[in-house]
Amino acid sequence: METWKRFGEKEVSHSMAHYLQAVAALKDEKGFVRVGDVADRLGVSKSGVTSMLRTLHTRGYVDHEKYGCVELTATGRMLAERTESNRRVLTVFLSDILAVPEPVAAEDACMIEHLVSPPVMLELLRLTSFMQSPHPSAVSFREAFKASPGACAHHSPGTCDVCGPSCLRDSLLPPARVGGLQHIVLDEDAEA
Amino acid sequence: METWKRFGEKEVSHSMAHYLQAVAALKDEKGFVRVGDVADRLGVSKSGVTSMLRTLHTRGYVDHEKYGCVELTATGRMLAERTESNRRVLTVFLSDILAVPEPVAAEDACMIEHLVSPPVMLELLRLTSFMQSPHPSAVSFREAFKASPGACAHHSPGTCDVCGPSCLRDSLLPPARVGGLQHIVLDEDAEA
DNA sequence: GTCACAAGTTAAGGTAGCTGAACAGAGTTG
DNA sequence: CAACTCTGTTCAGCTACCTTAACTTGTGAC
Repeated sequence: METWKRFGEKEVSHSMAHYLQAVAALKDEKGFVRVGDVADRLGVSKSGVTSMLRTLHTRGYVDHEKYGCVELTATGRMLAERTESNRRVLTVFLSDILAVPEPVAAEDACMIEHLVSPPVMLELLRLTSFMQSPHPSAVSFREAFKASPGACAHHSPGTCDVCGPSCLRDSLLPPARVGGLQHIVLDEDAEA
Repeated sequence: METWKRFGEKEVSHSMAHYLQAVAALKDEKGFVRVGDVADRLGVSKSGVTSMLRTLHTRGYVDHEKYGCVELTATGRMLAERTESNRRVLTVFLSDILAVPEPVAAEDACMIEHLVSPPVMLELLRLTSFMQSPHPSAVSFREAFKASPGACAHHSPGTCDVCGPSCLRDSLLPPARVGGLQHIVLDEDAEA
């Protein structure tokens, strides 16, 4: 099957991941979890929670007896912890390494936390952790990177190993800013 | 509204992003785009394509006259290009910087390409590009990072700036390997 | 021209995830 | 124990995206 179609077949969907995280957090905070707590925390209706808990129970991620409290199974807890760890690593990477504003980092981390695979997260943690370490190479890299205007700021073919012939930077920018960067399309090989 | 709920309100959904990319690629490859081409490329039914094209037309991303060819609007083309650039940057970062196996890099890039915001992508490109550059700091960082066992390999509190008191590494590992790391759950406060 | 077939569309139906309205269990109060 | 209130469940209905089946359109052979 095509890769893109496996999106819908992830172990947990975006919604599921957040329900599991909410249950785990509420359990930590107050020792027990009611349907209404989850509904309040996630900003959804109680009926939605009941329905999602049925789904999560079917998958073996939660236990929930009628009118009673909600418990995570071992699998559910593991998934909640993994998602939470992913979110933390991603947020630190985005804020501290890429230095994007915190709200953007938080938002992006929330969007992709459940979609990034364990090997990638592990290496991302390793990179983040090493880049923040006092190792001399890390220290001088941080400074040099901070000062760098970006290796692909010049838009001349071959300047940047990542972009190749056409600079990727152009199409990464949001629509509103494209107008402000027209110097890039003034190259000889620009179409039209 | 809670951040996690905005997942469903992204400018383009995962499906839409891939339809737009397919149309753009087919247009490049053969000059015109038929419903059946898109269906074949994405591995969905032609009726599914017709239906999605209606949605995309409503949003102003494609033009499509009945029984005719499909064209991207300027907005649609911009979105397709942006998604494609995101995918390329992510793939390079994951394969070349994090050095995860190519299939994993491709899969993860496909999952998140449409979810990462422009400022993050721009900085990720800058980082990737700089890390691959011949700048002395980049060269020595690459070597040191490659040799590094990972700053959080030791699990002692305070060793790693990213993890804090409890090492994130444990919960990042896939379930199958959790059994091999039971030292973490053998603490006094482990329940049951 | 008409026949046949490929290509595309419509229609009906399924799953996921949400909502609000109505109903049901459980606990408190008198 | 009856009534009132909370809390939670069920139900009907919504959108998004997909499917298959059946119908429609356009096109080339003869």
